[in-house]
Amino acid sequence: MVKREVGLSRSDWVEAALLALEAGGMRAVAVEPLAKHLGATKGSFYWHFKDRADLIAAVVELWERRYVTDGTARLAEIEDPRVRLERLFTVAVTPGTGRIDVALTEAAKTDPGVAEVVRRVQEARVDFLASIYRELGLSRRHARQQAVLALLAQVGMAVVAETAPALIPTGADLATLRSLLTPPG
Amino acid sequence: MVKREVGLSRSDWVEAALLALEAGGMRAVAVEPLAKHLGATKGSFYWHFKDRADLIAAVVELWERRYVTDGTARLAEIEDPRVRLERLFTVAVTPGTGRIDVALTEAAKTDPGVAEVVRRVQEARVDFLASIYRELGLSRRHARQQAVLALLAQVGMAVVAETAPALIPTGADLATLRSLLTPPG
DNA sequence: ACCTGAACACCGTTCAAGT
DNA sequence: ACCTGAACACCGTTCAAGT
Repeated sequence: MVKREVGLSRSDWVEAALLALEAGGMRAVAVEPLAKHLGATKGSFYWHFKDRADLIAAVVELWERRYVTDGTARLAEIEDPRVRLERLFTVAVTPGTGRIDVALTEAAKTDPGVAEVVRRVQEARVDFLASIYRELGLSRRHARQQAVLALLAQVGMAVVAETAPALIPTGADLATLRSLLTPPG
Repeated sequence: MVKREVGLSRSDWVEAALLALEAGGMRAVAVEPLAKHLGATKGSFYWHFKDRADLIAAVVELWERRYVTDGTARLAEIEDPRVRLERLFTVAVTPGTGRIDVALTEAAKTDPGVAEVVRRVQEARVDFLASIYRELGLSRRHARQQAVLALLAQVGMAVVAETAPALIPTGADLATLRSLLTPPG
């Protein structure tokens, strides 16, 4: 329970919800526990938000802005497409990277708003990957196919890292996996 | 609400729960709605099961036996490893195939019992894939790496099919994806 | 042995009443 | 404008009481 002098803003609730999402998944984004944590009542929550889905929509929006858009912008600054691709793999296999992704994918099944954001992010990732493969000399069509495969592997990696981490390749094996997803040249 | 003459067995509850899981994900495996559907009370449920986690463990076990073990056995009967691999892809891109997989992966995060089954199934799938790649002439090490990539793509496919189905390749594009995961020869 | 019905805890949601 | 407190619904869980 956090002490404070003045009232809570909508943003305070959303930040707390993002922390809860990272730590405990979607089910941790719960009104009563958050209220307790913030030292407020549930009634206060319903002044700032229409309902729990409203909070979830806000937290997903924050996640997209803070983690996806900004993260992609930082990657885009890397000149060499081969280095950019390598960095993407490094990020993808970093433990915990996909935790929010998986939580949101789970929530997307029952929340159309979340589904929309997840879909948009996944398509943006494919576009980003395809542009790298284009720079590496692949045809438009082949670049897109390679990009889809890489996205599928990336999503799979996020999921498998949570359930069977032993399967995620490391060291030399990871290098080989990377080479399977990197065109020769 | 289903009418019946005699009492319900544990198995009746588990079968109903599997249907609910397929239709509505993990959150549909709920005691009160299932009781209502079966025309019983929640108290009756707690005669057959220790708690909801007990039901979930049982439904996961049934899923593993009915869908995974038996499905793999049927695939294993196919002589030509190339055809066997192709059949795996066909199954993987069939809409709905991964719905239970994703639901269980989601549940695995909070239920160690489910996590154990999911881990076991994923490792078995890698072994199965690796044996196919071995038959196709790859080295033990390379076969395993190719198998891991194929599993990641398969898991990714199940997830993406639920959130961004437009990204899942079809027709000629699917054939190309397949070829990316199939060694030449 | 198998089930009912009532009770309680927890969380989402509403709302009249307070400042 | 912003919040409290009490109320209700829904689902998980327990348990004394019924057959």
